[in-house]
Amino acid sequence: MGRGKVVLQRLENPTRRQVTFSKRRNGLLKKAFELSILCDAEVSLVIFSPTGKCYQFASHEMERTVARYRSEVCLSGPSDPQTRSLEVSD
Amino acid sequence: MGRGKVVLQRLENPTRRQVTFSKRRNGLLKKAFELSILCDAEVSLVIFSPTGKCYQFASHEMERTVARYRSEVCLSGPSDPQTRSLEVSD
DNA sequence: AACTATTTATAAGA
DNA sequence: TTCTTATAAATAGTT
Repeated sequence: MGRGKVVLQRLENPTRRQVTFSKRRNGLLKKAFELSILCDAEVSLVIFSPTGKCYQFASHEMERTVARYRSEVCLSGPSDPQTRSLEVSD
Repeated sequence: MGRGKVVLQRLENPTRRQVTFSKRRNGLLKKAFELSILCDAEVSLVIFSPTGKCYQFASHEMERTVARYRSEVCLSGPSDPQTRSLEVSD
C-alpha cells in the first residue's frame, strides 16, 4: 500500500521506523475497532512503541477479555506457520 | 476495500458477518504481526468471534505485555474521540 | 503534516 | 468455503 513493496523486516532507519509506526499503529487500531463493530467481535489490542509509549483499543473491558483469553485455547494467526494447519474456520 | 464502501455498523446478515469476520480477522492479525516486525513494537491482540472462538497474536509473551499495559497509562486510538485530543505523536 | 502513486485489503460474486 | 475480480482503503515515498 504505497510506492514500494514492503519487505518484512525491521526498518533500520530510525526516522522511517518512527513514521511507519505512527501510520500503521493508527491503521491497526482503526481496523480493530471496525472488526469489533462490523462483526460484533470482542477485541483487545495493546501496542508499545519502541520508545515505550503505550496505545490500546478494547471493545470490552480489557481485563475481561484478557481473563477470557487465559481460560481458552486460542488459535494463532496466519503469521504463525506452527499453528496454521490447526486453524478451523469460523 | 472492496466493491462497496463500508458502513460502520454491525452486519446484520449472519452469513456476511461471518465471512467478513473471517477475512478481517486474518487481515488484522497479519497487520499486527507486520507492525511488530517492521517497527520493533510490542503488540498483543486478542479476538473473540461472536461464536466465542478465540484468536490471538502476541509479539512477546502475552502476560508480559498485559502486565506492562496495567502499569502504564495508555493512549487510545483514533476511534476514540474521548481521548483523541490527548494523543501525542510518537 | 500533506500529498499521490501504488500496493494491499477486501466486498461481492462465482 | 475457496478463488477471482473490481474497487475501496491503507500507506510508502515524497514534498
